[in-house]
Amino acid sequence: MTTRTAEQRRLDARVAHNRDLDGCPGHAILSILAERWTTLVLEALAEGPRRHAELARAVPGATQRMLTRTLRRLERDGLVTRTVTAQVPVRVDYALTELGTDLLELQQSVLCFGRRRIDDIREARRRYDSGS
Amino acid sequence: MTTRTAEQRRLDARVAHNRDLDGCPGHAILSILAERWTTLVLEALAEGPRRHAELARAVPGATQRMLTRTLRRLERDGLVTRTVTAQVPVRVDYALTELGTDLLELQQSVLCFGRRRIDDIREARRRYDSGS
DNA sequence: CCGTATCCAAGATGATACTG
DNA sequence: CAGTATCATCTTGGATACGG
Repeated sequence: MTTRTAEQRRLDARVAHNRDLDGCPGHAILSILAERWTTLVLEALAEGPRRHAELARAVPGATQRMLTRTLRRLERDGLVTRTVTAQVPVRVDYALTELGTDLLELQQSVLCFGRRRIDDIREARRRYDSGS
Repeated sequence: MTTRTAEQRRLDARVAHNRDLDGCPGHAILSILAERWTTLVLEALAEGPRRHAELARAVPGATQRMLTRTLRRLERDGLVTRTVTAQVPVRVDYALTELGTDLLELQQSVLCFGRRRIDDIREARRRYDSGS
C-alpha cells in the first residue's frame, strides 16, 4: 500500500527540487560572489598580484581570519593563485587567474546594475516601511 | 592624550570600512539575488502574474513560510507587486515590476556566466580537494 | 609575516501547527 | 487560499589569542 499522504508528496517534491537547486550554476556563482569579502578581494587583485599584508590593507574591514578564509575559498574555486616563497619571514603572493578575471567582469555588471538602480530600490523600501 | 594603540586604530578602520560596505550598491544587489528563493520566484513570475498557490507549485522547494517571506521582501524592494482581491477565499496575485524585470535580466547574465564557467570551477575544486 | 584554533552572536532556513 | 507563530538548526561572520 503506497498511501502517501498529500503532505508526504509535497515533502518529496521539496527534497527532489532542492537537489536540483544545489546543482544550479547560477546559485553556485551567487554563493561565491555574495560572500562578504569576495568582491573586495577580487577588486583588490584587479591590478596585479598582491601580498597577503597588502590585501589586508586594501580590505581593512576584514579580520585576518576572514581574509585568509576568503582567499582559501577563492583559491579552491580556481579564481586566484597562491604562491608561497620560502624566506624569513615567509612571503605569500596572490593573483587572479583567468577565471577570476572573468568573474570580476561579471561582478562589474552587478555593480553597474546596482549603481543604476539602487535609488529605486531604496525609495521602494522607504515607501514600504513608512506605509506599514 | 590620544594614545590609541595600533590595535585600536585597526579596529576603527574596520568599523569605518564596514559602514561603507553596507552602502555599496553591488552588495545590496547581491544580498537580494543570493537569498535562497529569490531567483526562482523571479523566474516563476517572468511570464506574467501568478497567484500565491501557483508560485508554490512553481517553486516546490520552498516552504510556505519561506515563499511568503521571499515575496514580502521582493515587494518591499519594489521588485514585485502584491494585489489582494477580496473574495472568499481571498485571492492574491503577484507580478514583476519594471524594476523586477530589469533585475531578472541581470540574473540571466549571472546564470549565463555560470553555465559557461561552472565546469572550470568544479574542476578546480576537485583538484584542490584531492591535492590536500 | 602569515595562518590557525576557539568561542560566540546573529541571521537564514526549515518543520510544524494554527487562523481569518 | 493565504498567511502567521513558534521552535529548532545550520551557516556566516566576528573577537580574541596563539603558533610556525
